[in-house]
Parts: sequence; C-alpha cells; structure tokens
Amino acid sequence: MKLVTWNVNSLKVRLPQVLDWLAAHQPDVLCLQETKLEDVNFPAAAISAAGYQTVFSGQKTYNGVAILSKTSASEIITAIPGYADVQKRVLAATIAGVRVINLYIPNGQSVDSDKYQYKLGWLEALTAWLTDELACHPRLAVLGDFNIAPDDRDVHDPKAWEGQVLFSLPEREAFQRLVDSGLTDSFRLFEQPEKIYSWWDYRMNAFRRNMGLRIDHILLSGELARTCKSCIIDKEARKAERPSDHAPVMVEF
DNA sequence: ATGGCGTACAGAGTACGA
Repeated sequence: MKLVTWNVNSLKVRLPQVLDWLAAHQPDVLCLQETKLEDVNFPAAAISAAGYQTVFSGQKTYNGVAILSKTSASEIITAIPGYADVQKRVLAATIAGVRVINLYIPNGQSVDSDKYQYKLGWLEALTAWLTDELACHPRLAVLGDFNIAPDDRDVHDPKAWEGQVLFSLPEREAFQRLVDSGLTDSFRLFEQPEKIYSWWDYRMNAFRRNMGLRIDHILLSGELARTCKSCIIDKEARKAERPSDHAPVMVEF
C-alpha cells in the first residue's frame, strides 16, 4: 500500500500537478493539506475521472484537508473530538483496513504569538485523541504537514533556527510526546541521505540552495512500521513550474 | 534590514504561510 501526504498550497492552483502526480505514482491514498477551498468548490469530478474517490473538509482562503483514495473511505471524522476549532485541519478515515489521519497542524507564526499558543494547545488535544485512536486501530497512519522539524538533521541550519517557530523546543517536545503515544517516524526507519527536506521557502532561492526543513511527516503505528518498506520525499515535485513550497512524502508498506 | 515569494480576496493592499 502506498500512502502519501502533500501540502499543495491551494488545490485550485495545483490541481493539474496533483492529477499528473497521481497518474505517475498511482498511490493508494493521497492526503492533501491547504486545499484552501470550500467544499462546494472541491474538484471531485476531475479527481474521480482520474480514478480516485474523495473526502474533504475545507474552508475559504485558509487550511482545508482532503483524502484521495482508490478504494472507499469510512468512519470519517473532520475534527479532534471534543476540541472546538473553526479551522479545517483534520480529516480521518478508514481505507482498506488502515486508519488514515490527515493533519494540517497549525504553523504558529512566531514563538511569541497567540498562534503559537494555539499550536501547542492543538498538539496537546491531538496527542490525547491519537492515544484513543491507536487503542482502536492497530493499523494506523498519521500523516500531514506537522509544521515541526523534529531534529537537527531536519533543518538546513539548526543554529539559525534554534528557538524559532517550527524548531523551538516546546514544539519538538510536543512532537516527541506524540511519537511516544505509540508512533514511529517512518522516514527514520531507513538510512537516508543527509540534508533531505520537505519544505523550502519560496524566497531567497531557498530551494536551489537546499535551505529547507523536514516538517511533513508520516507516523506509523507499530504494526504498520514493522512492515514499512520505504519512506521517500519526492523532491522532483518541488522543481515544477509554479510548485507548492512542500514536496510529497510517500510510504509503502 | 523582519525584506525576499506565493496565494487569496479583491479589484489595492493586507493577511498569512513557514
């Protein structure tokens, strides 16, 4: 089974690239973040024509998540239960016996902002919920844009990023607590080349200079981690004309 | 130097991302 996460930064703009990517890679499941579309405008017909079913939870301008899959999705949840949030950042579904949890975790903006506190509170609620989900679904994958680089290796310049949002200690500790609830960072199951990232700023020629961060992740329950064969970041997608600033991350198990 | 670029909404300039 091939499972993918990709922050597309507007599905309206990136739809042709998403369709091309589906045709080229034929994943079983593709989780999207930052669709930036109200549900009424979701391009379900075009995606259906490409052979994929869709579930989605979006809003105007910001956020928005979707799951594209070859087989049908059930047990759909669009929010962390009991956590009130008007921002559409969560979509969970069961597909082919795998519990898929697609997340667009808050960015946090800067460590002294209200948005940073919202991010930390959100992560706490998420971890409590995922502990329950793991108990119900031994075959579980949590994937998405986490907006956290967990380790020095995941940052092009850890000294410069120290204490900054996306790499601050409280965020990394929250990520670790999430992992400690019973999940494995699939990327680190395998020997990986150095300086592999999933996001590069549009500015400052960051991509050309490989000034990136690894902030998009696929975390697997023990049962899925044991049979995981690979975790790859498709840097090629970031080279496209008018690319998303994120690259797709793909696991196979 | 708090910029740089890209997207959305709007119809110019601001908010936001990461």
